[in-house]
Amino acid sequence: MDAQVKRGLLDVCVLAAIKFDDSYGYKIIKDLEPYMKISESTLYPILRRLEEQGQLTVRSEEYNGRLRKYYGITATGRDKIAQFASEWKEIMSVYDYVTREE
Amino acid sequence: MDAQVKRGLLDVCVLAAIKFDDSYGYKIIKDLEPYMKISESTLYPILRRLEEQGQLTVRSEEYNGRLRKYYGITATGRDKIAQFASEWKEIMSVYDYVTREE
DNA sequence: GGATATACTATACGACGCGAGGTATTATGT
DNA sequence: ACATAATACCTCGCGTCGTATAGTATATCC
Repeated sequence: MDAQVKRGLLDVCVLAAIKFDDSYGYKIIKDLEPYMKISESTLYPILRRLEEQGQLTVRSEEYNGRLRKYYGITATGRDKIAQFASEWKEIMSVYDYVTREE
Repeated sequence: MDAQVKRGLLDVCVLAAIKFDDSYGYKIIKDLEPYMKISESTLYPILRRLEEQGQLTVRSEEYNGRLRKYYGITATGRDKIAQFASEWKEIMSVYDYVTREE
């Protein structure tokens, strides 16, 4: 996928990955793989930013002797998803414009 | 529209604005307005970049005593549009993933 | 004659993706 | 037993790019 387009979808994809169940970095990367390849150095800064913005919450939990950070979506995060969905009409109209045949 | 999403659509919108007829900066901004508001300070650097990348060509022409730069799409530019169109399925699958109901 | 539209340019800032590199434990294969 | 891969997190630095701000200059409208 085009790098710039991808950029526009990254945040909302991460939110979508935790919208039903809390999840953690490594799992998010694997879950998103079919839709969008995202590297660790891309994801972790995004998670931190989304937390700062109040779109998700973090809790640390030990799993099998290893530390895991579980991320859960907040109401603000859900709003972002809803906002993205409501913007879709605009995005579609751009698509139609770009692919139009005179 | 979300700033990041917009970012992903900017290049291809500009190409789309000149895909049938050559155009110039000011007109491109007005033509794109219904789909996407783009400022001068955003557009002109994009035009220069797209030229460097061989996606469009420029010629200067005098119009009414004022200099105008007309931009025309190249085969490479058309390829970019085609590429965007062919990526659309992936983008749609992201949309479906983000808006899915369990 | 003053405001608005037209038309292009340069500078500087900040946001952000991501490659490269680091640490550490557990599971798997031979 | 030992190497390799998988799991799980983190940081630093680079380059790209949108955009606010400001500047230049002519034409048109009231």
